Amino acid sequence: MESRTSKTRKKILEAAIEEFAQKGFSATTTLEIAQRAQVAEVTLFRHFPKKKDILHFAVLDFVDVFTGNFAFNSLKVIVDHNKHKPIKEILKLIILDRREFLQEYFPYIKVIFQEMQFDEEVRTIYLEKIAKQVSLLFSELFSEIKEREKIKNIDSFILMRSFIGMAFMMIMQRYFIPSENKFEDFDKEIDIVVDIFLNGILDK
Amino acid sequence: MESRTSKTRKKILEAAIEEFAQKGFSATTTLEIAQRAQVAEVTLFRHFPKKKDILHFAVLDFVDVFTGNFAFNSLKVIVDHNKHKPIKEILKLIILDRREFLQEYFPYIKVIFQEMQFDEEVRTIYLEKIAKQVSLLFSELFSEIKEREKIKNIDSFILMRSFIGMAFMMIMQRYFIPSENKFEDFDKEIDIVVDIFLNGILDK
Amino acid sequence: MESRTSKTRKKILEAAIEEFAQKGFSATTTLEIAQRAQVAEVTLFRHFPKKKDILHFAVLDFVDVFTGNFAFNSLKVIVDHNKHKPIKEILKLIILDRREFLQEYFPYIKVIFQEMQFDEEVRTIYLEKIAKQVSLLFSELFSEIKEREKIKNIDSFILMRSFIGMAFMMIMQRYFIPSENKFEDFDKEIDIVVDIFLNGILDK
Amino acid sequence: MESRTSKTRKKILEAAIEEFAQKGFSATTTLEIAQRAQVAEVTLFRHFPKKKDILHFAVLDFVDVFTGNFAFNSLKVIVDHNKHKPIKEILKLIILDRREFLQEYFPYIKVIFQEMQFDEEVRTIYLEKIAKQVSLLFSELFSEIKEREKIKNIDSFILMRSFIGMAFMMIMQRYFIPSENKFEDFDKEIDIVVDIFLNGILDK
DNA sequence: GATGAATGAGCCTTCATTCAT
DNA sequence: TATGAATGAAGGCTCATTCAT
Repeated sequence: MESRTSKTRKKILEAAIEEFAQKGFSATTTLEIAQRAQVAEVTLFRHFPKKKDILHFAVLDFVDVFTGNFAFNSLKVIVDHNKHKPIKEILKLIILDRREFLQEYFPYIKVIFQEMQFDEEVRTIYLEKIAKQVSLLFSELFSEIKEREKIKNIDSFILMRSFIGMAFMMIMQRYFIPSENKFEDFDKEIDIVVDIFLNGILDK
Repeated sequence: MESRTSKTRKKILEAAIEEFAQKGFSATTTLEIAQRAQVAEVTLFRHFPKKKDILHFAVLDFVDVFTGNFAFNSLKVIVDHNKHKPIKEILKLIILDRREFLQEYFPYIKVIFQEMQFDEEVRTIYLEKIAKQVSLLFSELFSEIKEREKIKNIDSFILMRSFIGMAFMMIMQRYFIPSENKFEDFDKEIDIVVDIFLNGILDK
Repeated sequence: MESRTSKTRKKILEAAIEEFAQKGFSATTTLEIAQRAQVAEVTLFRHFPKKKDILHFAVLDFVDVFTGNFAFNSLKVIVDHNKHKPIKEILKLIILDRREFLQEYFPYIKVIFQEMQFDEEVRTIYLEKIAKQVSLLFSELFSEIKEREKIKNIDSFILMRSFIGMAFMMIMQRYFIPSENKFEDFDKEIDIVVDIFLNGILDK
Repeated sequence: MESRTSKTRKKILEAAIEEFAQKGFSATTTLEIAQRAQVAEVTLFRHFPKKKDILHFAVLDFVDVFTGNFAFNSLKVIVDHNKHKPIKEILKLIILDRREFLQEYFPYIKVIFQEMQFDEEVRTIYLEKIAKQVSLLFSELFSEIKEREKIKNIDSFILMRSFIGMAFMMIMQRYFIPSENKFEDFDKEIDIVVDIFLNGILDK
């Protein structure tokens, strides 16, 4: 395996992720990856002895990006930089921020969710390097929020899961079934979802 | 293709879904399916000329079950049978009911969500035979609810998506990462989630 | 793996041994074997999942022949059937008999001696199924001889090894370097070799 | 091709012979040779454009050693230096001498016997540079012997072949199947074999 | 002289599928 | 209806070899 900064290596990894996202790991051939990366098929194997290695290293590279991105642009930073704004605004900013990230790294994320179902190593990486970190950041977020607003005494994990559930569903639906979008205005839709999260659907 | 009621056919379909759920469509071999179904490999091809046919007919068979189940035991029925109970209870019943269904047909659902990303036909079946129906039923549900309780004027689709987002995430997490369960009591957890949906997280 | 009597299986095994004898196991491709056997390359793998299996089963099949041949036409039988003849004649008959066998199964023998150097399993088969048996038979042979003629008190193993050494060298040389043959008459050459073995080279 | 005395060249050749002896020419990869020689794989190809060249030059280098060794320490020399000793002793000395040589250059000899079966050039080198010389030397040896002792009028080639047959078998067996050694004392075993060669096995 | 990177050719092997019974 | 046997196409991977430095 060559240095982790090799240009060819990067080309292969990027090509691979595109293909995996499109057809799934198993249905993607090494030839297809090579062709998209514009290298000979063998060259793949110089860099990654096994096809699976390509998947693992792509995921690992994403983890690096993810960690860097989250560290720098973490939820906490968003909260800190917007202390004066109401919670509603902060949650909205978070959704917008994450949605941008999601869009940029969509293929990686798609592949991770796909393949973690079948591949032990991807699953482990996801759980230990991604899920854990997200969980932690959301815990911090809700701690911040609790200091400023009175919120019900609900377990942080459930809070996070519920918020992510709604937000993620919204983003995914916009991505996969754009036809169903009644609101062209994403902004307004976020407002609604955040309001449900904060105040519920009942009209009092 | 043999009659849709053949016993062998059913064995094959069931075996296939198990394998697909475990390893993905592409990574599953016809031999593995045949072995699990305890028939010769060729027999598969008597019933389903192409491997893809197995997937499609399995999904289609599930759609039949799904339609029957939903028709009989639909959200509407739940609502009708529980008119006297508070909304909170009704939503809870829905989650419990759907969770049971999810557990019983988990492999089918997993496979559909997996393969709809890669297979046009599965995607079409999902959107037209499943998503549409679910959407409709939830619309009816929220109409019912609106007649009894005052709820904010939110688009039905967003309501549904938010509810499903939270509920689905809860069920999935319990399924995939049971280790994270702080609440052994699923009942209590549902109560919390339904409360968030109805009243939000803010403590007034 | 199909039944050990399949016709295709036999064709493959025979083709393989020819190729292995000609080029060595490692330098022989499965395609070459398939072509010589006049079957599709994949068919090989239906019968023998791994290329190595072809080698092992070919050797094993030879062992069966060898055992059968030796059991029926054993040295002992030769001795018994020729009790009246002088030892000289008997040893000669043995060489002629073994030479015929060697000629018929030359590719098998060549492959076994070749590959036992690299392959643990071939080596084991050779040592346990062939060498051991040969050793036993020669022991019996020399016991028979000792009953009839006075021979020096030499360890049976050394006797055998020396006899085989001389006889084998003769046969092999005739096979590999026929150009060196000064005696076209194999019969006479055998007489000489047997005489050396019995009486030595010194002229008294 | 670099000079025949280059240090790298020698390292490669020695590594190659070890590998060839262990796994056979065909089953040995250039990478394995390079790794054992502790050079980069490409470096091999600087010195030997084709993999086969490595084999041929290794064999050729051995021929040089062999020629030198035989010229200096030839059978004739042994005979000359031991004129006073009985033939029995001389033959014994020869076996001991050759056995030592065999042990030192075992990998080379193994590879030559292996690959001469498949490779025209190795075969030619063997026949013309080695076998011929051995043949010649043994002719001389038996001429010497004939001058001193009366031996039967047997063709020199057969004499040599029989002697080598017995001696070689003994050495090889000790090498390959040491477990069968009833005599720990190699000296005594040689005595027996030489005696068979000279006087035969019959007890008169 | 030595090497890191890349590759064409081809190998063993797998897989979905067909044929013949 | 079911199956044992055979196969074309292709897949992952290896190997000797070349290119560029």
